[in-house]
Amino acid sequence: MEVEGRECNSAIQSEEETMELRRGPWTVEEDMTLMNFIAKHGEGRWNSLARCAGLKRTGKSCRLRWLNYLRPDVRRGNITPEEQLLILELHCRWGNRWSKIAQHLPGRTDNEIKNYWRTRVQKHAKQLQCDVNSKQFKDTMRYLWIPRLVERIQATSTPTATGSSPTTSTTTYHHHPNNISMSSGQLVPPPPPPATSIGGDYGGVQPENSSTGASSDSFGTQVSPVSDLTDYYNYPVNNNHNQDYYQVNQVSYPDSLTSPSGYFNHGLDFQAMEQNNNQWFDAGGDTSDNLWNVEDIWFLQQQLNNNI
DNA sequence: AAATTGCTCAACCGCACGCTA
DNA sequence: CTAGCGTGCGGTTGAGCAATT
Repeated sequence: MEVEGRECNSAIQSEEETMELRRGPWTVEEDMTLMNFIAKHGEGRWNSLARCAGLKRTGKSCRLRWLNYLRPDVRRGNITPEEQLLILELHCRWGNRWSKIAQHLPGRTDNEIKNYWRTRVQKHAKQLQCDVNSKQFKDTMRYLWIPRLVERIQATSTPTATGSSPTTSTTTYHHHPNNISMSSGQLVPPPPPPATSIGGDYGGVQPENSSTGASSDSFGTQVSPVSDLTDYYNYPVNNNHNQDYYQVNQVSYPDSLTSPSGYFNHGLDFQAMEQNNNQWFDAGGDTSDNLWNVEDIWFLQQQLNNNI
């Protein structure tokens, strides 16, 4: 990537070197400045980019803002069951390699995945009274949550939706401030922010499927409640069921892995957990309209097996 | 209605690595 | 060889909001 006019003149540089750097939330003006500059000159060389754009920010901060928020292909909205499945599976393989995991979730940032993991998955590990990196928890994911996710995905997939793939599915990209029109190379500022947006800035992105009861933040980032991990506590703890499931669906996991039998003998009260997490159980029928079909899942599985 | 608690996520920080002069 | 710089990554923090008391 090339940044035109990479270096500013020395007068401007020396002036900006004395400027105090801004920190904290980005303003609309800063976002527009950064987006317009990148639209004209491209991204990269973030330190000089920050200087030349006149931003009182570090290059790091500019890069982060662009990659995690302003980039046009940043995907916002539901963490779909498919994405949750991918996150679980890839984390089983790679651990906290968030950027590597994010590479397999188009439009998702490592930061978003990391936050998802910390806020959702780790919380349930805590509820299970085990470490998130423990074999117990990992096996619970493999044998309970992942199968359940796949089952849900299959149950909600539409038979007519053939031929799509994770990268070509009818994924919806929720709008955010960078979803702007370009005319003659100039970026047009986004619509005025809703009054309820965070910090007085913009960001009040409305989820497209807000009628599903999914929880969402003011930026529109959501986790499909029906497919969140807590839901799996509702799943009958039945080893045979899970084993049968794997046989039927030919999902292969190492034979050496033990069954989940005995994993729930630590005083875990599923009913209590349901009550504690009924924000997810209450959401009944959300089956995001962008689910992959069964073939997609198999394509996904094969991709994982082939590429990893 | 007010106070408290918990949750989410954007942003920051420190470190490591690669490249170049 | 090495110092300096740019970049990327994973961990952490704290503001804002929602839910609960």
